[in-house]
Amino acid sequence: MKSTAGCCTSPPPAPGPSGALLREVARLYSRAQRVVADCCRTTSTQCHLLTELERSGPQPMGDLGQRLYLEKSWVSRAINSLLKTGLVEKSTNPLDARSWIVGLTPEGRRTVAALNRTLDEHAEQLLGHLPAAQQVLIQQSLASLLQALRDDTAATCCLPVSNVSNPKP
Amino acid sequence: MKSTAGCCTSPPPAPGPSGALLREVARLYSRAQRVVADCCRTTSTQCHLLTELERSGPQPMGDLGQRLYLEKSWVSRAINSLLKTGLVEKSTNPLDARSWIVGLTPEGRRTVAALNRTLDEHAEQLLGHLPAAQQVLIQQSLASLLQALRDDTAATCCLPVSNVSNPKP
DNA sequence: CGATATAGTTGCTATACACAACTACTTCGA
DNA sequence: TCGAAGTAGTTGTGTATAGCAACTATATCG
Repeated sequence: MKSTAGCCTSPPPAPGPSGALLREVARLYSRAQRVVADCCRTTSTQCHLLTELERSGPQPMGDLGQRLYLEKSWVSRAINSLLKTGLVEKSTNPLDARSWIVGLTPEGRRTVAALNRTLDEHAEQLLGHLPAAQQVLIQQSLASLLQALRDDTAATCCLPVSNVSNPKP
Repeated sequence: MKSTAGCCTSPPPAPGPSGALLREVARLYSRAQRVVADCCRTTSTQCHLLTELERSGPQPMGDLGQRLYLEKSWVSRAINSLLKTGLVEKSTNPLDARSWIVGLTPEGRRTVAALNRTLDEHAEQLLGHLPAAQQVLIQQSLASLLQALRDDTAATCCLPVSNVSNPKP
């Protein structure tokens, strides 16, 4: 009954079916991610927004939300806080006065670069000690998982209502 | 510039290095999980607590926190809300009057069973259409990832302070 | 021109955590 | 055995992550 040395609690035996497995991986990684993002002075959603901006360039906020499956209000707020820290900038959209075009500032680009480095270092630290072959397998598995999740997200209506595309009849 | 049909935004090209990949997988899966847990009337942390309780049996709250790498205050609150919904019960610990032993109620056990079913169904839906061989690979990859994450969590001090074991000098 | 759709903002709500301070026990050492 | 120090859980507070609803201002369509 001694929990003193923090060890009475060996982690639970690895969960069985993929459902539980995936869940645990996602939870632990999300936590780790917070720490990683932290050292670049951002939070993890901000980090997503930034990397997405770098990947697909300046764009209206709505597009950003759709790409990341985030609700517009959340995007609006998150972008505003990035604005305050000077990592992104809003410019008016000449094609639509209602919308903003959001883009990275130079500072933002530097941050993304640092972020990517940190992220990859972390992945390296996480997986580096595994045999290379296994790393490749993991990478491939993650890629197909990601694809599956995107399809699923699109299909299973677990996205914010405002992101659901209204197929024109 | 038409975002009308919700499709101007094809998802971004799959991210490159594992860092970004993992991040995206974790994010999307966490979201999906909320929806899944939702249909069993629990939230996803509650769901973790419940399944952990089933896996390792009745135990003091502190142990639970250590197994799941959660801070005690959060465990306390989460358990209390499960208490209110009648899925767990607290009994006094005869060995230590300060602590509670938390265990599942019969209702709780039923819920865990339903939860596991739902979770596995979701995994099935997510991955079912992939070739069996690939599913096995994914499962294996996730398992080693999980192991790596646990080691990392333990090593990199990204756990709540109260969970850090104090090695006796 | 007016009805309706859309982009973004703001307000509210809930979850998921963490840390700090506090209470009530436990344990350990003089 | 008494007091100091440690520990389990609780409560208070704060932050990030999100979603929905309602609102504003513009856009578009008939």
